[in-house]
Amino acid sequence: MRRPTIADIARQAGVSKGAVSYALNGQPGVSEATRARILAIADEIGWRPNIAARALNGARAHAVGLALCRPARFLGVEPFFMELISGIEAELSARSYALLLQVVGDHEAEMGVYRRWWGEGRVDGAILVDLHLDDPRVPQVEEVGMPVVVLGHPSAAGSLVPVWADDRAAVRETVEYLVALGHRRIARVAGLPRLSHTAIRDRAFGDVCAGLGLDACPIVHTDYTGEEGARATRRLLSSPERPTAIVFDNDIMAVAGLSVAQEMRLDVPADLSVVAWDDSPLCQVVRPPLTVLTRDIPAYGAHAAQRLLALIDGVEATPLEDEAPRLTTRGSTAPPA
Amino acid sequence: MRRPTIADIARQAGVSKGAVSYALNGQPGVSEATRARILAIADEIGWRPNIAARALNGARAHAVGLALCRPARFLGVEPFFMELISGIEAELSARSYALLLQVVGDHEAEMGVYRRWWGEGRVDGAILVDLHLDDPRVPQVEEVGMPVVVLGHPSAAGSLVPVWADDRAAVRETVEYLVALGHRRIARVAGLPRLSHTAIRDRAFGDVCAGLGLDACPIVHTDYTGEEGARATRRLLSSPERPTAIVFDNDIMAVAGLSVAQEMRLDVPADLSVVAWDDSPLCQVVRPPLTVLTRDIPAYGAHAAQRLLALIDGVEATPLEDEAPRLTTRGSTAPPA
DNA sequence: CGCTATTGCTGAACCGGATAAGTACCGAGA
DNA sequence: TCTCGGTACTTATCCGGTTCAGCAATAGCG
Repeated sequence: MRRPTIADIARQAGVSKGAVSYALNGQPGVSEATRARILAIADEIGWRPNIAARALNGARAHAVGLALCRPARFLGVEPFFMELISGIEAELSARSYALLLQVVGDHEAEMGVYRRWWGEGRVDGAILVDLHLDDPRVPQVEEVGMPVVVLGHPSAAGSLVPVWADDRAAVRETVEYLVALGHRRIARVAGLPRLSHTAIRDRAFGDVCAGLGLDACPIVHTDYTGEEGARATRRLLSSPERPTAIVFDNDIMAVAGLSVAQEMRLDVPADLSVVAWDDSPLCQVVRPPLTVLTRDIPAYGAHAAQRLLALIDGVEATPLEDEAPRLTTRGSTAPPA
Repeated sequence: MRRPTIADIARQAGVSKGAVSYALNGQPGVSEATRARILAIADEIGWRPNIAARALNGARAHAVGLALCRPARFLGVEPFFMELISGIEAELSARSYALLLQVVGDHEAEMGVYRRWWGEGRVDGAILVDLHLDDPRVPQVEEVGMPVVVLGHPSAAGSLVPVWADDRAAVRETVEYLVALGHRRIARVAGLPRLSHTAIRDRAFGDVCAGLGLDACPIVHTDYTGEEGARATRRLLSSPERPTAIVFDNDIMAVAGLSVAQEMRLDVPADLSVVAWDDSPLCQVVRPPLTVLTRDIPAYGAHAAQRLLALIDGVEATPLEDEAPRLTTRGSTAPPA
């Protein structure tokens, strides 16, 4: 049982292939009566356009690519990517665009995937995530000439269209809130130092702490895993100038940090306040529930997808500054004892 | 700057399109000298085969589809899908297959996506997940005639190729272990009752408990969220015949249950033992770390992808029983006080 | 009534590769 | 010397759509 083609429809309707094509695409050139007849036949025999044939005529591939450059074991750690993907998806599927996904080992492999996808006509564009400092991918995709939206700050996006959130503002809100509660020794357990958003948050953290005249505001870098989050927390809490509040760069490290504090017989929030970057169900089920920096991640993904589709349509896509993360206070923050 | 085609190569090499095609595909019909010259030119101008043109000649689409039918808010909850996808990916990318992903709202939409993908020649096959009892998708994809591998028990897979794990054995191992520790009142906080694997685990749980002559072994169904896990735990722990051990169907509910127990001033594991289905970093960062049923989820996905590729290649793909989940004991299980 | 527009359709070329069929050439064997 | 067989190509066709040029029939208009 071969797939029906427009030739089959043409034969049944007693018209030419051209007429069928016009009818199916809502183009002028056929009478309403003929159009209706053709549509009825197409529907009856279950015709679907063959995208390969369409793509051959220079039409779009109707797919966009996303290559994730993270080891498999880190991918499951944060809900971030699944939420991001579901947001991207929502926007794409509304326009019948598909999402091509590939998990790669390093940036070189990632560029190889983009080049292949683009060269083979598989995708119309791509979304770049996890921007690094001086990211080699930026000039490389610029050279490839593929429409690309970057999730990250404009300063690192080169000529590509950036979609970002004001992490500086979020850091400021958090630190000012903790200071208002009475904290003077605040620490930050950050993610990978080579990621551009880590650098931005680090810098903002230092600036805000200095601006408020705080004493020592240490930053410890990790790989986002619970183990490293726990180790960093243990180190901070063992130091002579023990911080009274710690801001973690993700949820899993915050939970790990919480466990470490409790192990060390420190009460959260009396002895230690804990803030996590990015809310997740996890933050709400632990005791005490965590004060978090909330972002609407699916919306973030949707905005990126929307910008990318505009770019593909040839519309001049403008950079988009998304909403800054908002501080949602729960039981893990309080004035220091 | 147009994408180079074989016509460009032919012109530069001074041969016909046909000769170029033979050379690039390793077919006989060109001299080694000419082949080398053609390959050099192709490489130099950065030629890539246009998949659309290839697909038009009846070749494969070199992509497989995965439609996830879960609300966006549940997708991020469990690391399961990201791990599964990375496993599928590993197998696919080794064969240069792409993964088409779409998040859908319900089974009807999911079938629509499969029909469209298949009808448009976008994919060569698909993987079906989250099998329901009497799943309507099974007969429907059978009718579509697309190669499909099902992640789930053969009893629910119809004529489709199943890849599954022996959940019954895992349930038995868990319950027998808890009984060996001295537990007599064991409860199960299960997931969605309409999922086929939930039914299988429920049944196994009931059978094993009955076989060991245990008293009351209640099962509470939830939607996998932390909130419902917490509520279920609260209900179980408030009952007169309070269980001394609870087996949760995922990690987030187990953590929520742990918090509830601690809120109710019950010591884990002295007053309550907790077991989670599926390990994740989360299970290791909470205090006490959770005893879990571990599966190699990436491997599970890889096996499914491998079976699907075989099916696409026209090889008779056989059902695959993957390794049963193994019990990994940590601090959350102990003899009842 | 004759002229031009418009409508509604046909036929053919085209996109970029794969491939079957055809051809020119060369060397070997009868 | 003629034929046979293989090599190394070329030419033409096909896949399933889109699109353009062309054409007949009809409508509009002075």
